[in-house]
Amino acid sequence: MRSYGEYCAIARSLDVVGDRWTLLIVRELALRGACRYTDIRSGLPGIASNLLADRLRELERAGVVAREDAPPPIATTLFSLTPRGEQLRAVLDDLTRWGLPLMRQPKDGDVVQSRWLSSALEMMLADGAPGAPGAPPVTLELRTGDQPILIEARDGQVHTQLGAAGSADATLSGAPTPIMGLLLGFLDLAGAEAKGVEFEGNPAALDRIRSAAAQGVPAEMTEPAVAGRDQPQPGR
Amino acid sequence: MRSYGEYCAIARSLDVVGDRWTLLIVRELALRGACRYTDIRSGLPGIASNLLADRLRELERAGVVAREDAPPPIATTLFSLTPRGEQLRAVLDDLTRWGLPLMRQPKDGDVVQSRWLSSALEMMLADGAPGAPGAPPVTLELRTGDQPILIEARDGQVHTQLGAAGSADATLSGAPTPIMGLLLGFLDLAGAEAKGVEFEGNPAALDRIRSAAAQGVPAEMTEPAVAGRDQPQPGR
DNA sequence: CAGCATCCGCTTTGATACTG
DNA sequence: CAGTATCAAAGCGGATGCTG
Repeated sequence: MRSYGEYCAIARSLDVVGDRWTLLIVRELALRGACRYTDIRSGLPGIASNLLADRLRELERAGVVAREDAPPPIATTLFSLTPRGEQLRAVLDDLTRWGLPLMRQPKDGDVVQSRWLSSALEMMLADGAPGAPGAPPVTLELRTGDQPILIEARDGQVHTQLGAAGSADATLSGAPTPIMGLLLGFLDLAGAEAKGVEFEGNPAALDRIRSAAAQGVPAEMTEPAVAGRDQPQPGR
Repeated sequence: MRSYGEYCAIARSLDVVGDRWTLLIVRELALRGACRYTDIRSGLPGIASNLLADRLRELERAGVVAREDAPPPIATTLFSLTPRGEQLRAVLDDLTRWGLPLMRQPKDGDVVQSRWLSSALEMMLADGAPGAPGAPPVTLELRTGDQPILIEARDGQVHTQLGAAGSADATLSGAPTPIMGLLLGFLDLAGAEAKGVEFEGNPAALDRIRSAAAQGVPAEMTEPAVAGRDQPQPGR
């Protein structure tokens, strides 16, 4: 990217990470940890291969990304975030929070990867208190996206991870938008079911998780701010 | 900008504010409050006029920027951030923090506007405790950039604003880089003076401000992380 | 003057194919 | 697997002109 040519902290940050795709590359490394070129690429549908190579070089030069050859048995290169790159998590977290309301409406053709959803949910739920401190742990499994997501409330904390539970207390299956709408507080269970979501298991488990989520999303985000916000829009 | 086509909070945020210039337009509105097209433009040296018009329209459509005709005596349009736009301050603040270490080296040809420096200093200094709670107020004036900056430590808080003091306890004049280096902790007074900074007034006043700054900038930022970091680099 | 719109040359991106 | 090579299309920067 061409420099903005300003002696300003924001402009200089954007000189480094303001290019198209750059912050999403950092997102992939932040979500996956050290990984291969091909792994990063699979998390960025649509990126041109040469562009990914360019960006990785630029990020390496800027001290954001480190490249190392994996130890002998493996013949591949591993990319990871440097400490300086890790500090960008704060920016990614703010963008996640700001972008949550934008997840209300489905956009036709959008790719869904469960790790993106899991990460956003982790951020929303981390601060919420899911019921009384001594309450028994509950698990909620989401079947949407490319792999299942497991949400667990335990010891006054809620955490989210990829992968199926042996047996969850409750399960939600269906399209990503109504499931996220249900967890983000934009929809109630009846509304989600009307949009094709199937719920099985203990309703109390869902309520525990939803009550934690209610604290993570500001009230203003649950109300429409722009006319026509919930109308589906064509992708691309 | 072309959509990333991902159902991900970060990607959807970047679909709105990830275009070139967009976050800097938000920065200008955040720093200035409601202002005219021409004012925004003067804070974005190098932007093409049609591009600014395009971006403002897109931001308006996205609910980030509001446009209104000023009341009768004035014949102009005022642009401002909506509440949704104000929520981007968190992102701008994190980018400021992340970009502070990038302000160590001067870049030839960079434009300097004092409001950018003032905003970055405000952020760094806001959390620092400048001396004992009951200590008398001190003021430090910076003469650099396009207008003077006044830093005031009072009642255990430090605040920064544009404009000259009637009489400051101390004054720093010179190039922006060594002055910022001095306040950010990359340089001591002797080092700054070696780079042409002139200091007048009470050294204790400078120390009060610097001690507050020391708490705002992580220690790792004051050490070089990349070889050759302090070498000046050509602009553009 | 404020707030754009148009035109044009250049750079960046996207899509696809190919290589060590 | 980790890139390069190629080329058309889109986006950008700079200049200029237009309208109230």
